[in-house]
Amino acid sequence: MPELPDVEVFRKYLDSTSLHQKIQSVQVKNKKVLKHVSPQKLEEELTGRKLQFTTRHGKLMFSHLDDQCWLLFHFGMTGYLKYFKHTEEDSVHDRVVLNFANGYHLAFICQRMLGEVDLVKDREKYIKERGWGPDALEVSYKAFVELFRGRRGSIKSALMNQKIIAGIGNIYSDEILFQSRVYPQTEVKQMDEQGIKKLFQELKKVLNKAVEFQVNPDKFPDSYLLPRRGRDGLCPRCNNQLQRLKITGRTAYFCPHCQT
DNA sequence: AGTACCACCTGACGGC
DNA sequence: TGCCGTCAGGTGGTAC
Repeated sequence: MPELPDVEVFRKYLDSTSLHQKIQSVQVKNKKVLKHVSPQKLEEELTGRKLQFTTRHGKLMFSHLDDQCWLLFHFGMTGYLKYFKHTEEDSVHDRVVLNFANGYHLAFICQRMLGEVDLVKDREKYIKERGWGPDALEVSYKAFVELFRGRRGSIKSALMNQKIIAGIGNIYSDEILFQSRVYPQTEVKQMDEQGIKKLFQELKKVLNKAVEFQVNPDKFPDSYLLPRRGRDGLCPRCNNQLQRLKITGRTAYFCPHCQT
């Protein structure tokens, strides 16, 4: 379930469980999640080392080993982390497992294997080479305005485009657009200054709240679209039936009455 | 610059 | 019960 808020929760989870512990061994259970590093190389680089701290950029997570090396996690559609003691707590979908000297394990679990584990030398350079825009929770209002200036296409596509702004996916773009009362297929160039400002404010609010609630939909306010997203969902504001629309290959849910 | 379409993958669900 | 199409919170390549 990984968009920015999910990854931020994973980051805190890793930091609260797995830092400063000696990695005794590494098991690569399925090497399909290693796109640019061999299992041997990964094991070699990690064994005997410790994770020092963790940062996030959009949906990418970097755990610091030393000045020359970061462990990268990208969670795809179905990835998450699990820290556990007993092997029977592990998931059948574990793909990479770090075994710590204290007897605990940290597993990268990823059912569909669209996620990725990698080693990165230079974090900033990596983000730049991948072409990712600024992190959605870091970007200033001024920079945000510039990101969208002169763009064509729909506002939802732009929000989901990691090369423009990093961290927002299908679910949270729907929520941000709902809170901003913007119809998802609105052309970027049709948005006026007020509209962009509202979008910026709601974007920050929605992402921060989601992190605060640990992405648990049960804790989200009643005014949120997210828990009602899906078949037969009703708008939390006007109680009309939500509608769906395909935008850049993804299903957008929205309220035709509230979002214009 | 955008978008449509396919590919990478697994699994759940509904219809027949 | 089984088979089949469709869908799922991501991203990259390629062709228009």
